Amino acid sequence: MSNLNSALCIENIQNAEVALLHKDNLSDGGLSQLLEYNAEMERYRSFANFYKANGAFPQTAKIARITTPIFPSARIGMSPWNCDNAMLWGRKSAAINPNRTSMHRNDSQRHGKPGVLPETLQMANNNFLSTLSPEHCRPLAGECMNKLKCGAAEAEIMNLQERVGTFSAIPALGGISLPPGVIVMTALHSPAASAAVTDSAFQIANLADCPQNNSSASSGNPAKKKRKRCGVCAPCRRLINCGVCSSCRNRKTGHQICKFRKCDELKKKPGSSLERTPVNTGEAFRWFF
DNA sequence: AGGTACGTCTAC
DNA sequence: GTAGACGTACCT
Repeated sequence: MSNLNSALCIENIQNAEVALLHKDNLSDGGLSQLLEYNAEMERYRSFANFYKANGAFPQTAKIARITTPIFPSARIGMSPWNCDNAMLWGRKSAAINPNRTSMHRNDSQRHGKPGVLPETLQMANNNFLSTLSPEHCRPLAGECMNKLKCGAAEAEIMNLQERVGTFSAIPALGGISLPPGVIVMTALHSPAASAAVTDSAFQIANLADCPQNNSSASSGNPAKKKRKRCGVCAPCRRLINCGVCSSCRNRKTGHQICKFRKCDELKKKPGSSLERTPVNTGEAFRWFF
């Protein structure tokens, strides 16, 4: 991977193809992939140059320019992955930036991070691909399985309005000819979605093995297990109690979460759907196929 | 131990 | 059907 990274760090190299061709340890397949990648990079570099040459380059413009032609449903300033494309433009992912990995239970328990500088634009210095290997994606996905609330928090912080699909079940990114950083960012930068889809994926895989799912069927003593919020529905993404609903007002006696934060999945009767399968994976992968 | 919140029961 | 109260699982 280090060889690959060094080969791909070509931001300031005028003749990248020449640089790549001098990598004598590349197989034919790898070389062609790199050349394809380089062509892609040239395309996106041309976007950058266009905006650079035409003055200001607002963040929304960057996002719209990159996402809209690829995904028609993308809104201005909002990628279809609910990704702000910050990775593409330099923000480090949670996997890279440990300051973004802490679990937030709710607002009152979420503390600020003094001394943490705001993310800066640094694409010109750091090739974003160097941080986006599957080796990075997988541990993060696993980690986020246990961090739905963190994901919800981050989703709200980023003003995410829709759940997104991720690709964590896709073993490799090489087959996707979109800007790799954009797609990878979806998973890396939307822990809620990562948690949702990876969780769902693992859940489907583990359904037969999960004692919780078998408890009622296999034993005569069905231990009542509380369901957990999905973490991705609109109420779950909401972080702040309204303070005025009956649940908020009767916090002490009601023992209920704010009505506006009550998970949509939990409102349904248990068993009415596959529990804790918040994201339709078909919908998720429709972005890619 | 204490807080949060899901599940259930009951009253309306 | 809805709202409130309560038991208690789950988490820190």
